[in-house]
Amino acid sequence: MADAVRHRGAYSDGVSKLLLLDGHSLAYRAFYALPTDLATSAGMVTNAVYGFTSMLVKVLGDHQPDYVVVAFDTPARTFRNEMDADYKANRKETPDLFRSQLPLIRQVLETLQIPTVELEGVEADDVIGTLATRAAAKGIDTIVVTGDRDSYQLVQDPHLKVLYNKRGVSDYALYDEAGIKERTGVTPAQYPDYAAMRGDTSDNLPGVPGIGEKTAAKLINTYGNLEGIFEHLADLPPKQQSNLGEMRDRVFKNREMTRLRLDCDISLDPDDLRPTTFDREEARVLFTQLEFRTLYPRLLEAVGSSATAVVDPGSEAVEVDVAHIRSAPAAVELLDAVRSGGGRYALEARWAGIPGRSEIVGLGVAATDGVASYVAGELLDDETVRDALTKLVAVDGPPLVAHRAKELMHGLDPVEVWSLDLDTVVMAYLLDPGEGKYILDDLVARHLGLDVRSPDAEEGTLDLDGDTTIEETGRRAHAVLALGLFLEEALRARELDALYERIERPLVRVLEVMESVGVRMDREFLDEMRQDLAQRCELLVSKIQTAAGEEFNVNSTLQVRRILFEKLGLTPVKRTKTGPSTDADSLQKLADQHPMVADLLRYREIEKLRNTYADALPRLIGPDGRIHATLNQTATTTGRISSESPNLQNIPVRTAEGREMRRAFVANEGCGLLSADYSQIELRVLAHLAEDPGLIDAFERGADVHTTTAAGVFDVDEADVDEFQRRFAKVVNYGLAYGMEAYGLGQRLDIPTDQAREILDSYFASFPAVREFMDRTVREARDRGYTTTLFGRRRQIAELASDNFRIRQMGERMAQNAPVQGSAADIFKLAMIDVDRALRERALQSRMILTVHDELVLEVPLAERDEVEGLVRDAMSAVTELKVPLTVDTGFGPNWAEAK
DNA sequence: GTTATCACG
DNA sequence: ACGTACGTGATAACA
Repeated sequence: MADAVRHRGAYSDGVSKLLLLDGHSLAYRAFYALPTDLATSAGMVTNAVYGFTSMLVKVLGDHQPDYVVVAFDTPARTFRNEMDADYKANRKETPDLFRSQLPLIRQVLETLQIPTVELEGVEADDVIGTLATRAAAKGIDTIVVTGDRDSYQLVQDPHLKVLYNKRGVSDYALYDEAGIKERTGVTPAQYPDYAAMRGDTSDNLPGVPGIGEKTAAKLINTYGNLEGIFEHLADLPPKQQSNLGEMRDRVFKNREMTRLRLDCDISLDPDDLRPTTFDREEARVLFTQLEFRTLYPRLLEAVGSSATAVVDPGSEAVEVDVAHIRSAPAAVELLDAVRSGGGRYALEARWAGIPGRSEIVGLGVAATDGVASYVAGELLDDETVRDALTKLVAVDGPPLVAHRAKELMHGLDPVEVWSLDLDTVVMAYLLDPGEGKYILDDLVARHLGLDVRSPDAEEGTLDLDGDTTIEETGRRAHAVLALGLFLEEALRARELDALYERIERPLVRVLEVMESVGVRMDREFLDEMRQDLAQRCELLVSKIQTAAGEEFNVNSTLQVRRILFEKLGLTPVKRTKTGPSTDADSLQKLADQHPMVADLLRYREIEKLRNTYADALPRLIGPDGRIHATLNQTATTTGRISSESPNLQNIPVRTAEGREMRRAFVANEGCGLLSADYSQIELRVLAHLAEDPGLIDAFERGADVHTTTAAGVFDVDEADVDEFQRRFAKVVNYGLAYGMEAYGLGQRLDIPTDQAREILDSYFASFPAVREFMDRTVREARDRGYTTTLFGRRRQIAELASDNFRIRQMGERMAQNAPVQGSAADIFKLAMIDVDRALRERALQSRMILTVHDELVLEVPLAERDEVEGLVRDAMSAVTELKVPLTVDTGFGPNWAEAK
């Protein structure tokens, strides 16, 4: 048999330290010590993972080992199971909730680059016993970390200790030989004999009645071992005599089961046990997904995070002297110096004013040489300073680093920023689009271990002109620069750098311009509409209340529920968590039970139009008569852009009545609105990704894809597809990219689930590559933890590891949807960039003003109409080469309603 | 702050 | 037995 650990230099000096963890037993301890309501917000129970990881971090920090290994049991029947049929029978079934957490524990270890070991048919404690004994014999300081008392017997070498984890993380004891003796009253070598009598409830080993820890220890100490005790059975009190006599076989069997095998056939190269450096960002993402908020900083601390090194190796770069620049000449000097320096620099603005209309009151400037300065905001109005700034951020200026560059660009307006290199908020988004918030302070603390806040600056009590905030802004600029460099590396490591450089970075400027251009609104039209809607609402409310026989708040689902289901006695069709549902879908089905329901539906529709659009939009019109929505580049998990204040991506269009709202979105005098949208882009992306010959052929032929699908599904010629079949196929086509199931399809088509299932089966039989693609996508997402798009955009999906069937299924649907929706978003963003470039190159006046996922709206001077229409069409369809053509539909009109 | 609803792709 | 199509943002009600 090979040596457990081959002799290496590092081992011979006797100061090396090895940690051996029993993964299964520690996790098991944690599982029972911590409440199972320790779970992610998605409901994934993580108590064992948390307890284990927490313990791991603690021992890593406390003992700073040179080598670490975590041993696991194999799922197969083990030595002891076979020895004792009762063992298995008596043992409580391992709870699902526990078992489901084991893969997550392995994921944690994999991410932290901590080696694991398992041996087919051998229990983890035997593997650990073997490795520990051999390592200690070579003079390596070895600590066995476990929740299994059987390991006490191992402590027979001065180099070997056991860290026994009793319950929670903090409740543990480190035992050497003397410690074991003190704790149990017997030596480690005697432990199996002692435990055989005492029994072990956690291992389901029955002890001898009437013999507990104290008596067992006394007997062992008197007679040395089990054999000695049974030889002198006659000397014992009658009760013990009879009990021991009856249990004799059991006791010896117990001892065999407690004894650890120290001769496992295992060979490890110590170099493989050396913890290698792990990817901080990957660890951070994992810990975030598991929602281990406090654990990540503790991990960094435990492994000795050298955060300052990123800022400026070898110096205490966190402490930045911030020069406060108050004069124009000094500001010009600074800006010119940064420009001629040519290296990367960061700008971080300090803002003041009401949200949405805030202005830059100061600018932190940090360069790679470790200098940070603060330029007082009023200097930015000085012509010489503005000129210097303009030159600094010009196309040929040095690379700019900023956090939330789009906002900075707005703040610096009319100075045009053309030299954006790194926008840390966008970079952080690409690393983990599911995170949602990308606050500078958090990112810097997490990645660099720095605190950018002033120690004495309490929230809300900021002294706006005081030295602390000035210093803080300088420090923040410095942190942004360091963060940019860090994230650049992180993006590269995940092959997200091309996506960033080709798509997301250029998009920042494009979106910024779109926001400031805005959309012109027809205020009078909106006003008329508002009055009309208000009147109709009022009418409907009184009609509904009359029918109900009482006055109630029609907007309250609670009250509507009471009226409908209690007072009028309608039968609920669907329910929410809190009671019967009153959503439009349910109301539709209730309509024939009472005439009032139709009015309620009608009211809901009108009321929605009124308060979400007609009432809200006028308030957002600026002094320039235009609405300037915020286009958020970091809001969605799939890569789409979102729009807020207002959301211009959900302006009604599906009903004739709602569509009227779009007449309020108008073009400037002498202009029209050009709308260009990708035809069925997601379906085309799906055809491309799945490489389905049938779908690809349909798109290449320019066939109606829904008709083709219907022909496949219903096994008829395309020419014979009827209206219904086409409609069904269309619903299937759209549902596909969402991972729709038979039930959902049935609901939407209002047909029985069985029939819907037949349609789906038939679909997948006709387009088998689609099913294969979906399966492959889910599989890959499960293996890797994330999905990818055509351009490498990632989306982490933690739900796939959930033990909750429902959540896991949701994860699967997300995994199926993300590459499709995300790739379409990639393509669309690229199109925006190309359209923007083409407009600039030809010095056209036309401007993009809206983006609605697959539709682009431009405000176009009438004289440019033909040129721009062609240009947009070409740019959009030529943006990338897929296995199917990208088709673009365009329309032109005086307002959005007529441009479609 | 959360829930239900509903507008869009 | 349970839930059932992805991704957004805005609103009103309710806690």
